[in-house]
Amino acid sequence: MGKRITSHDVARRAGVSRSAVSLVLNGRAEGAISAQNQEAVLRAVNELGYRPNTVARSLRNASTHTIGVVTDSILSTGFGGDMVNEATRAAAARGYLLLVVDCDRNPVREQEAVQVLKSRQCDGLMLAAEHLREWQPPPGFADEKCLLLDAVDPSGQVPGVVSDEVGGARSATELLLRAGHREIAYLTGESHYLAAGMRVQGHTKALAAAGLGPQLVECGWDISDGLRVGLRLLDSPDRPTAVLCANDRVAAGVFLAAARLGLSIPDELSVVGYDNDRNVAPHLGLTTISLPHRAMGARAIEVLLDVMAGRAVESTRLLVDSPVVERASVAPPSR
Amino acid sequence: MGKRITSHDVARRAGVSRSAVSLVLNGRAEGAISAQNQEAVLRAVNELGYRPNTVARSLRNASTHTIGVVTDSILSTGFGGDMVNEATRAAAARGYLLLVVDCDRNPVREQEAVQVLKSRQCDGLMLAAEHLREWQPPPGFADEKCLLLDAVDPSGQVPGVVSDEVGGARSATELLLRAGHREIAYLTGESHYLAAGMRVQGHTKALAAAGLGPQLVECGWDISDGLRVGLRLLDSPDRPTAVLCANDRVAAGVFLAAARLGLSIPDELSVVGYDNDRNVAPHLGLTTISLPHRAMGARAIEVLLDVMAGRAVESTRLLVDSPVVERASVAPPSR
DNA sequence: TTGAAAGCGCTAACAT
DNA sequence: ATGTTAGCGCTTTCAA
Repeated sequence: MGKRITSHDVARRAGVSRSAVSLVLNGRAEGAISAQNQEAVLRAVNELGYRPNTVARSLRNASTHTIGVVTDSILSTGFGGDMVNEATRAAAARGYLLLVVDCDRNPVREQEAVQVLKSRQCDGLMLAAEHLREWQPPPGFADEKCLLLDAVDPSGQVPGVVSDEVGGARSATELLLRAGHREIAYLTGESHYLAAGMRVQGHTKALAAAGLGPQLVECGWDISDGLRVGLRLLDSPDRPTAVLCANDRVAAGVFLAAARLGLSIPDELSVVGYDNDRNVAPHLGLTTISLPHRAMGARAIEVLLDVMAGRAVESTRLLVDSPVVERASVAPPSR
Repeated sequence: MGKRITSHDVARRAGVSRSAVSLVLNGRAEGAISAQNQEAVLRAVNELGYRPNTVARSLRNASTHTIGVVTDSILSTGFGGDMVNEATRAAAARGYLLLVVDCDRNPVREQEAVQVLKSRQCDGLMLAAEHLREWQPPPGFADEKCLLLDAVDPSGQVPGVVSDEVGGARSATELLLRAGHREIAYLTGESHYLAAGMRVQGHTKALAAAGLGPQLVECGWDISDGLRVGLRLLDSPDRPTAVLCANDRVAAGVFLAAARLGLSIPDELSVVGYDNDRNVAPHLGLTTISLPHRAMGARAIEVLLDVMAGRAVESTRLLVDSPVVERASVAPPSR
């Protein structure tokens, strides 16, 4: 631990008491400390480079102004980092610091992390998932002021901030329908993923509204999956005119498949991704559905601070919109 | 802050004094507390679910067992997450918690973050970069026990743990030479990136040892760059037989270009990437140079704890090896 | 072998 | 309007 400048030093230098220093620094000085002394305190603070010892303040106030965040694999995969990042900002803007512990999907480490964060006296606790999933909170978690982020509690006890997957897939589909497409294939992620199922729902619903049925192809989540399935699906004269992809990486695979088959995008094939993956979508000119990670992170802090303040949450699933990001991979069908 | 079980509660329940509880819990009981009472304390701890209040302990011990980590954009880009993740583990194994603040490359936020972490009384401070760069530590940083991770201090004051970029590019080149290639193009990242320059060095050195000169093409770091440059470079009969890429995303772009041009990899073209990007390399069967993020993270904690213990660091640049990861994108040249 | 007491740096109730 | 004091929960002398 660094320096040794305490409020006592400041008080001495300013010629006032330690309580005076405390009052000034906590904005409770008005009507209690003379303007002259306030001035003196502030000057001493600057001259000495004094910063209050947060640890002592935490002990005294029974509040650390920290929020403990346990993540499953956000750090290791890099997916969802924006969410945590924006949460960090939103928290900082309110004087809170996030204590983030990534547990790499290891339940034992998750349990330990919750214990560690509790013993560090976090004012609130959060479980943040890389992508939408069910997440049974570890023991002791639900005893605290807490919230899930991009996850739902199967027991319904802890509320969660989640993205609107159904709505996102619906928007994507409507976009293709508006462009004139009638033969749309959907390369879905594995069906045991929560998000995959919800997206299929939204997709199917939008098609039904246009009097169409879905063409679903279970695929996967990676470039290689998009390539493999794309090659099979597109190498035929009655291929679909548009493909909706499980995510942007799959879309990249479809781009690769189209290149091999000599199909040009978007003239002969429209492609829509999902996630708005910064490493993929902009570089491919890919139209995609944005996962609203930043908004979710900000929302989560807002809600959790409400919970910490004792206010009730209106619902157990707090939906955040997933807007379409239009780029150049969609055009009217050529036939 | 949660429940209110203190060491006092434990002491009462065990029928001993608070100091006895402290001694037992800190392993200093032997020869001081009777076996019977130790037993009683442990039992009471379990029954009550007591966990020591870390804040109080920190205040008393003048040590928080935390390490403050300021990152430039690891969280937002997801690149280098493994580094932080492994650092978290290594720290946890020694009873330390990482306080990670991502500042999104914003210098003002970086300054603030350092101040916040200092006032939180972190025992050590770290600056961790998304990828190798020069990083002038913010004011106040170098006053603490500190270290850079994947970054170098231009003033040479603060030591840094960095990957061996020169060695990595040399290994990659040697691999292609061993496979029989003589016409190797290197799609470099922008030259103002520190890593790009060092990789060119390693590449050139390895070629020189084989009596060859480099074919350097300044390119960029993204899929679109690889595609663009790849189309130009490979659409000619005297194209290179092998391409070494600035990173794996560029390599993905080259794959795309090769697909368009009808070139099969690795039969007609060998490709080597850099980074071992988990979202790209394995799915493309791409041979690549691994950025040793995990090893770097672990090493950083090790070194920083040494610094915190007052031990001197042997060098200002602590190199970590960058090993080759062989997959299926390299074969002997076809001509 | 154990308990009483001081004190880490801060804030807030209470005197002055 | 300002200073004194108690105490947050813990560890660590120091007496008993």
